Amino acid sequence: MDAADDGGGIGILSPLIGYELRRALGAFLGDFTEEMKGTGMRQMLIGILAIVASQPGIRQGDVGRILGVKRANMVSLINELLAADLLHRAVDARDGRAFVLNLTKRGDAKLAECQIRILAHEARMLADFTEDEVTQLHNLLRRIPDRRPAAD
Amino acid sequence: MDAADDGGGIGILSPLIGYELRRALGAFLGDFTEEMKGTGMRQMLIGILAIVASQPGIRQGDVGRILGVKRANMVSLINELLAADLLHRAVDARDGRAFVLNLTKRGDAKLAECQIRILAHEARMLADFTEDEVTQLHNLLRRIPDRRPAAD
DNA sequence: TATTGTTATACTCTATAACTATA
DNA sequence: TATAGTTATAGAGTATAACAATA
Repeated sequence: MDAADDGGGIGILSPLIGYELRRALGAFLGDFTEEMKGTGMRQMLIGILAIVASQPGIRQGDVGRILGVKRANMVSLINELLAADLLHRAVDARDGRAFVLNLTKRGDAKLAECQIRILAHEARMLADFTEDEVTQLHNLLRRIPDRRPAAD
Repeated sequence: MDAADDGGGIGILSPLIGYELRRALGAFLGDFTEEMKGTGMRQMLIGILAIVASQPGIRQGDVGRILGVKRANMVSLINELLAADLLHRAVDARDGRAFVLNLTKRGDAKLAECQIRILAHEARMLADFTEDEVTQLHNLLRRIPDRRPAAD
């Protein structure tokens, strides 16, 4: 069955990459949420921790820019992570307006725990894919350009 | 650059299909929303129209099942489309509990108008892809299983 | 002036529970 | 009792505008 077929009675949606993206992300997100139960974490919070872990001392606004989250919406997310003692925040020594972020010990441990679960989740979702196919999918998705107005 | 590299300083997110799906859908959705300005339509409403067009007389609950929208959340969406005179609703002759849906003339025209815009949007997002690559991506995405609990 | 973070607010999508009417 | 649609409500993501502090 090729892309032009309508196996599920979805009409003009059938050939659309945008439709399949939405469906696939819905499927991923459902399984992801299930896997994360009990950790108190969700996709966005883990995303922030992962980026701070990869770039210690990164500024709050830059994290938002990478994730496509607007400044205004970063505030409560960061506050959540601070309240849970997963993140540490300090005024940037070179710019009194900005905050620099680092993981706490608990943040580091939490991220490690989440990573294990996420890998199990991804393996489950992609169980029917060969290693090559996963790489192919990853490389194709990466080439989709982000033409959003800089998220702010 | 292969899937294990971290070109953007995103750490453990780098190899994750789930992360790339989220990013790609965000990019698609931003461009889609821009393209649809002035039509008064959004992704979910168009999805409903497309399915009803493909399966005239389909029941409201079945549309929700296909799109992964819960019964409770279908109500206001259907009401919006009824109020805009894009959809027609009638009690199922064979089951007094259910509603069967059909497009109105205006709904048919609106869907056609949206389809033209959507195709322009998809072409723009996938401008750097060959035809084969688009088909590849589509087929890979289709194989991602939906393990959500039936959306209801 | 421009930028960083903040507050306030609103819209959309998603989720659950309880209700009704039909089957 | 089971199902279709509804109502009410809440959580999460996303969007804009206006503000204070700093550059």
